[in-house]
Amino acid sequence: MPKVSAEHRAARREQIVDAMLRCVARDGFHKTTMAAVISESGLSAGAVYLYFRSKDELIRAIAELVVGEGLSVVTDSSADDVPPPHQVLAAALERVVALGEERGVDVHRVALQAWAEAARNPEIRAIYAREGERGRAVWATYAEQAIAAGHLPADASPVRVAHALIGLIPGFMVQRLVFEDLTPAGYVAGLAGLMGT
Amino acid sequence: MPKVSAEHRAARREQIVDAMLRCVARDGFHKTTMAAVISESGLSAGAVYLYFRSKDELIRAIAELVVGEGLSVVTDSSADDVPPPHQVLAAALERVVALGEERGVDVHRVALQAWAEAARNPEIRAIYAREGERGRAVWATYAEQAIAAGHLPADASPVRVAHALIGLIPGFMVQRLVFEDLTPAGYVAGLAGLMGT
DNA sequence: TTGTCAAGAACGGACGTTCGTTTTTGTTGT
DNA sequence: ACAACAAAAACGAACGTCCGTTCTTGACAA
Repeated sequence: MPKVSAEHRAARREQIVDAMLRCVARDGFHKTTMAAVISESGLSAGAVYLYFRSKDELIRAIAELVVGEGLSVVTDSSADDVPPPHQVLAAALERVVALGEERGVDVHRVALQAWAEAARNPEIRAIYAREGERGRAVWATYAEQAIAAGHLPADASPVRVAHALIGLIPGFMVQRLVFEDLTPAGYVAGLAGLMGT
Repeated sequence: MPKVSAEHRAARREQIVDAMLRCVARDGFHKTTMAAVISESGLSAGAVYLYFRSKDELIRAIAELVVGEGLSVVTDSSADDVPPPHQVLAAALERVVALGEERGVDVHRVALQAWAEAARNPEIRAIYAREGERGRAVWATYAEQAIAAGHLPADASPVRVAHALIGLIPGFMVQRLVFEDLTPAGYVAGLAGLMGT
C-alpha cells in the first residue's frame, strides 16, 4: 500500500536525475559525489537511496536519458518531406541546444561524459550499441530518401552517408567545448560548403 | 650533477606514461588508480612520484600527449599538393588508427576520456582551446587551398568548412566505440557521397 | 497502531600520497 | 685500479581523507 502517489514518486526520481545531470555537467560521473547529488537534489541520503539503489544505477539512468534524447533529435528530424542533409543536421543540432536550455544544463557536456563512460563500462556501451544501431537505421533511411529526392548522388551508399552525418553531431559537441562561438547554423554552413552549396 | 642520464629519466617517464595510457584506455582517468599505474609500470609508488608530482600531473601529461598527436595527424595531412577533402580526412583517420596500433592502445578511447576531462577541468580545457585554435587554422588553410584547387565551391567559407572537417574526426572516434566494423575508408566514402563523389 | 517515507549520523573500505629505509650509481682520494 | 663515500633513485608499508552505502531514529498518513 503506497503512501505516496505514483506521480510523486516520478517527480522525486526526476528531482534526483536533474540534480545528477547538473553535477555531471559540472564534474563528470566519477568526480560527482553522492553527497553532491544529495545536497543538489535537496533530499537526504536515505531518500535518494530509496529511489536509486546505487550510484551506478544513477549513472545508467543518465546515460539512457542522454541517448534517448539524442535519438529523439534524429527521429523528429526526418519526418515528412525530404530536406537537404545540411538542413536536417541543423534541425538536429538546434534540438540539442534547445534541450539543454530547457533543462538548464549543458547537454553536450553530459553527452561527452556519457561517451567516455561508454568507452570503459560495457553495460553503458551495450546501451549505446543498441541505440546506435537504431540511429544508423534512421539516418540511413533518410539518406535513401535524400538520394531519391536528388539531394545526393544516386550511387552514394545510404549507410555510409548516414555514418558521416551522424559523425558530424558529436563533432559539433566536442568543438562546442572549445569554440564557444560555434553555432549550429555556422557549422552546417561548413557542410553545405563541402557539398557544393 | 645527475646520477642517471637524461635518456634514462626520459625512458622512465615514458614507461609511466605508457602504463597510464593503458590504464586510461581501460578504465578512464578517474577509475584509474595510482596503484594500477604503479603495478602496470613495473615501478614502485615512490618511483612514480619521483617523476610525477601527482595524479593530476599525469592526467595533464596524457591530455597533452593526445592533443599533440591529434594535431600532428592534421599538419602532416595538408602538406604538399592539394588532395580532395575526403582524401585528407582519410589520411588523418588512418594516422589515428596507426598511432594506436604502434603504441598498443586504443587511442580513440583515450581521446574520449581526454575530451570528457576537458569538459570538467578548466586546466585541460585551456590546453585544448589553445591547440584547437591551431588545428582550426591548419584546416582553414587547407580549405582555402582546396577551394583554389577547385575541390570546393569558390564561395565556401574556409573556416566553416574547417569546422565541418574537424568535426568528422571525433565523430569517427565516437562511432568507432559502437560500430566496430567502421573503417576510415568506409567513413570517408560517406563524406564523398555527401560531396557528390 | 502500523507501515511507508525521510533524515543524517556513522561505518567500512578504497585511494592518493608520504616517508623512512634500502639499493644503485657516480665520484673522489689514494 | 680500487675502495670508500655521498647523493640520487627505488621501494613499499603506513597514514589520513574521502566517499558510497547502510542503519537507526523520527515523522506522518491511514
